[in-house]
Amino acid sequence: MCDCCKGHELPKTYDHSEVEQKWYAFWEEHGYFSHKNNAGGEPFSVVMPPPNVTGQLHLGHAVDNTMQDILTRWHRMQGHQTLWVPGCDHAGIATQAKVEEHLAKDGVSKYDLGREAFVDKVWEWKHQYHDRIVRQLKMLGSSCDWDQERFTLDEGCNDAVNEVFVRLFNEGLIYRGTYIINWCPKCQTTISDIEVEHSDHAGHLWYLRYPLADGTGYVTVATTRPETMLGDTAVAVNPADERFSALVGKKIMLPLMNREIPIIADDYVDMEYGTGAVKITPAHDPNDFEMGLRHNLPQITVIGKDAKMNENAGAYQGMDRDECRAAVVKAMDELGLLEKIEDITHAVGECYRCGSVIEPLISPQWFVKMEPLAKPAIEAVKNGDIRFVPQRFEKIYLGWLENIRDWCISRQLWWGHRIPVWYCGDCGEVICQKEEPHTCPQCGSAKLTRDEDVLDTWFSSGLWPFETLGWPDMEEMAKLKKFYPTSVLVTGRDIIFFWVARMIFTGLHFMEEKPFSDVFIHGLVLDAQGRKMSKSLGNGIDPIEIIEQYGADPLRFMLITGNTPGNDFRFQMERLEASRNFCNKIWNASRFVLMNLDDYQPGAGELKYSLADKWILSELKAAAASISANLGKYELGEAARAVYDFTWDYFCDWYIETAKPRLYGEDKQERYTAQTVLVQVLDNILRLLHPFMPFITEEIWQALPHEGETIMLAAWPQADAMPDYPAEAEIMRLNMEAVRAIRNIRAEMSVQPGKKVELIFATDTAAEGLKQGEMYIKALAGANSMTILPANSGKPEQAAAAHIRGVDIYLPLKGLIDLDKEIARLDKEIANMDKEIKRLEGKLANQGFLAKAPEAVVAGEREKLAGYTEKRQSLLARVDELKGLN
RNA sequence: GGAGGUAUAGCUCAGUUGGUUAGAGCGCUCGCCUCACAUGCGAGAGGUCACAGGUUCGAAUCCUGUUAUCUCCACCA
Repeated sequence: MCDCCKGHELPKTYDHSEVEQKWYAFWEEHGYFSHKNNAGGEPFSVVMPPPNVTGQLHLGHAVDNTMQDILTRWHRMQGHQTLWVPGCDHAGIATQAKVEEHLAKDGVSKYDLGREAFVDKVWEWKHQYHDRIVRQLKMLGSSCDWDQERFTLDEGCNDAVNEVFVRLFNEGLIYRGTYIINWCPKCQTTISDIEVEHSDHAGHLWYLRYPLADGTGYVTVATTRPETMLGDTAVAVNPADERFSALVGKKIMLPLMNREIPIIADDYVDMEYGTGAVKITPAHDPNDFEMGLRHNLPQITVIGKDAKMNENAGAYQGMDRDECRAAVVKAMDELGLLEKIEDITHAVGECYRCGSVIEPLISPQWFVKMEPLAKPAIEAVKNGDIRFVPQRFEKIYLGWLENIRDWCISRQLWWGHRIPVWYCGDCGEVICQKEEPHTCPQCGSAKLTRDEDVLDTWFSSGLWPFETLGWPDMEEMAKLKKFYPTSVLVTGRDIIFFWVARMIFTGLHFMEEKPFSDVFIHGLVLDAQGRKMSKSLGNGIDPIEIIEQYGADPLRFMLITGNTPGNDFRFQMERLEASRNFCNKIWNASRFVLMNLDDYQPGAGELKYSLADKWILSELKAAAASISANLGKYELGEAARAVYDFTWDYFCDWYIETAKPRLYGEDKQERYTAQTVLVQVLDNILRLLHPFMPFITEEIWQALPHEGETIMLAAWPQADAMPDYPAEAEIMRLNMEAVRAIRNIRAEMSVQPGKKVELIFATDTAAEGLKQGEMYIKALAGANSMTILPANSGKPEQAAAAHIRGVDIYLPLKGLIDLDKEIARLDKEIANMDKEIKRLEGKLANQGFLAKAPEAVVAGEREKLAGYTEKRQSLLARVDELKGLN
């Protein structure tokens, strides 16, 4: 090999850890990840779903980032100007909770530190975890543009958040109001509706008797939360319910509290459920809250933010809500007002973070008015401007947005974007602006205090596609213009509501343009038993350990094969091993190629393509076309499988074997041609595989003779530009069939693997083709001679037979043939043919089929029938001959 | 209470607009350390495509229902 080619022999074993580190560093040093490469190319941009900065990468991230990396690398190789923006999310509640937990170990609370010092602590924490996440992303091979890395709480994002908040405020789309919200007593903050998780719990339905104030009887109400009766301000019945029609308008004397409350009528009440009469607690139930507004009922808060009964709870003040429940039931029972207790299961709302039971509370909070924002977000998906892959997720998305309620965005936390609102201590003016005001614009007072709350984390991550591209900084407009809207968003289906929907409506509102064209949704990674991976089950798998043991390439390959977009899939070590074995296969095939290039000089000779060359080049073209087409459809698994099959089955199992006799033969031109095709096909395999397995492909590619610094920027194989030779490929396939048939006979007749045999073919139609393939048939089927006779002329006696398209194959086995065994073998094959022939004859006798099926299909079936019939006759004739000998 | 996913070989899963003798990996059987690879090579066995109807010349594929299983959504106290 010439000096210009850096070719060298590869070590016997592939050391992934050394190779991976080496090439990642190489790529980074040379700036290959930068969006400045391929300048002028069609833009392709992706923003990384920012991992929570307090966490570490789990397999979900690994899938997500592998998919993004595959798409990014694929586009980069196509000459597109790619930008993949990495970043982390500050993850308000999660991070704050972690740091609080950490501090608690030393007996320190956030209040001991104070807001500023506490936030400093969280930043320290953030840096530590951030570095770990970046390291993990790099280990995975992520080719993101690290110079563009962002953090949802960095200055730029803060600027974007303030800009958005102020604009929405001025547009009347953000408002502050006192409504019933979801309160987490443990996290001590509000959470939004989607952060409440509902799960079924065994509970009770208590039937409580509420005496009428006039002493004429009582109304029985059923409740799952007796403790809230202390805050009841009405009993409601359905207006159509005749059982209660006489009672509407009367008063109840609320037991334990001795307050009079009205009996009201409201359509909301379900006559079928419970007793048909419902106690109404506007301050502690969202439905009751609504009803309270409709009927002007007082709101009596009896449970505080600590989930304990407050001063309005009378004798129960200070009790925990559960404790109070027991006490109330007991007291009612003692008063003879407990009618019965029913066991039920019902959904209980819990905090997604800590699992505490959510307490609905009335509290002043900030909200985003959703209806005007949701409308265009719905429209953009309905009209196909934004496309979900797989499409079924569109329904989920639309269903949510169509029933959306206003979004509570204020959080009683310290870690996050502080709400840009100040209150005037003198005149009460509410000042919302990006810069801190010094005096009240209304009264000039300097007594201004800033709102204590921070924003929901998703408020900032919802701006991710444009804030990371520089918005609203005017100096970044060129980049924004080039890469917005981004090309595709890759994410798990679990955050369609939390994140995807919000990016869409903020993008449409502020950029007046969708944030991305495609939303590529993937499923969850489950454990080998099909369970969700979770901390509590302890069944989580650390991708880093996998990478250390097997390498990033096998992990990546395993994560995207063997499943369909959007479906969950199981993590199985067997599949990981299969991927690892594939790496090994490529490694060794490459070693084989390289160790046969000692005298090879690219372009230095005349090519003389043989059958096998033309066949593999034709198959390469087909594989390249299939891989590109599948990548274009986000069928990553199918694309990867196509590379795998082509590489293993066609290239390794067949082509390399056909190359051997030519590499080791006398003919210099044949050797040179085989070398050229081996190198060429391997080079294409590496490029086709590179998006999936970036490391091993770079390692091998660097050892091959070619131009270019890195496979990352090598041209993606374009099927359109590749040659194919359908006729020769077909002849090669016939030869391959012959080889398989002979190998089958050898195995079934227990011919020693090393033993060379003589072959006799009888054919009129395929003689030329077999002659062309003689070298391969001999080498691959273990033959030392091949005789081609006219059809029906052979009939050697001591021989095993087979038949393939127009060819009788005989394998003379003097003394080795057990006639009965051979007849039985042939009979089995004949029976097989009989079955198929019968099926096809039936089909072709069907007038409907002949009349309505496309001609090509009918012709195809006829051809098949002819083939089977011919084979059957040939084998039958052979059986007759053998029987005659018997 | 709604909505959706899944059901194909012993296991885990592919099968892209209806037409292939229904495929892969692992496992299993038989034979091989054949000078790239035993993380391998060659040859096999193994499936009434959950069940019942329907549409069609033709269904694993489309429609309806049933069953099983997973998931999401939901203000029935």
